Amino acid sequence: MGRSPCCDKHGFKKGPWSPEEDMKLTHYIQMHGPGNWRSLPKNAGLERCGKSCRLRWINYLRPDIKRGRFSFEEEETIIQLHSVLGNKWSTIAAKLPGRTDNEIKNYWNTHIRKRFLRMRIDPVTHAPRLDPLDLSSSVLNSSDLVNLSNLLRLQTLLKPEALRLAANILASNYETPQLLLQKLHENQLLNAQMQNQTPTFQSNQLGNAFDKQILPCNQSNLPYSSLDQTDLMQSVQESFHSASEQIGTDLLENLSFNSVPSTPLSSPAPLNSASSTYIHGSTEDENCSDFLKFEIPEGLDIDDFM
DNA sequence: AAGCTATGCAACCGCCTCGCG
DNA sequence: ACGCGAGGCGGTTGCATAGCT
Repeated sequence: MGRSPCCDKHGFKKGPWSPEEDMKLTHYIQMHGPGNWRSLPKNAGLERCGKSCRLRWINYLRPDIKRGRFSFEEEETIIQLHSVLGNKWSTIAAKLPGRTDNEIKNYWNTHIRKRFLRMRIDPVTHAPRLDPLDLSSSVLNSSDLVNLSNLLRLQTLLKPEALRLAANILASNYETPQLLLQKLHENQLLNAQMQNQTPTFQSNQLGNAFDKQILPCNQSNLPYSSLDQTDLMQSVQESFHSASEQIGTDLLENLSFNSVPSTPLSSPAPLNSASSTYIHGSTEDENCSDFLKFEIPEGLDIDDFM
């Protein structure tokens, strides 16, 4: 830190600008130009800090400001530039005459970003977002829907790298559990190599648990609705407990469960009146905002899984 | 009509960069 | 090379308003 704010906060007015203040600032800049922002407020007779004046001028009072809704073309430009530049709002604004970085940033956050999320597009990478355990996701086929316990097993590996791996696996449409398992193990070996550690699982260990709990479900090939929900939920709980033992409770302790409003399913709902629940892996990696989602059948509570 | 919630956006905050002495 | 200050940037906050119950 060390630096004090550019303006001594004491004595400066804050909050919305009044029409009188706008007039003073506009008049002064029209007469003298912006010049030194720090000395400007004093010269213009304003009780504002220089930064505040600068922002007000640049974002609102400048004569070449274009106001009103963004056109389709402008929006396209923002999206394209953002895919290349990221959150470089000022650079993006430079390509859109009359628009300010603040305005573009606000428009992005309140409109485009939300739309992207609705469309399951990652607003950071602009790539289709894969929620690995989202049962309504189009990457999951009907047999995946049957394999809730399979999916929940992956869910128990809620390390950031596991989340990414799960997304990758589903994205690559691995057809068999064996391949999926192999990929998991490969990833473990890779991570272990990188961290100079032994892998957490031996592939046969994981395989045994996998075979026991998942394959019977795979092989059943029954439509989900015909499965006994109680048995299924028991299997889910077993998955959690089994993974807890193998991974260590510290991992699971890092998880938090947050209920969110249910969203319409794009494919036929596998469960009756399900409510969506996101599971967040609590991590220090700020870039890892991965989340997983699965459906809790009516009559069951998320606490049943804790 | 009142209260609550969601949304949009102006404005602020803190940090970074750059230029100057 | 270093320190300082102004300008600039991106993230966040908070208020006004709209919409809903």
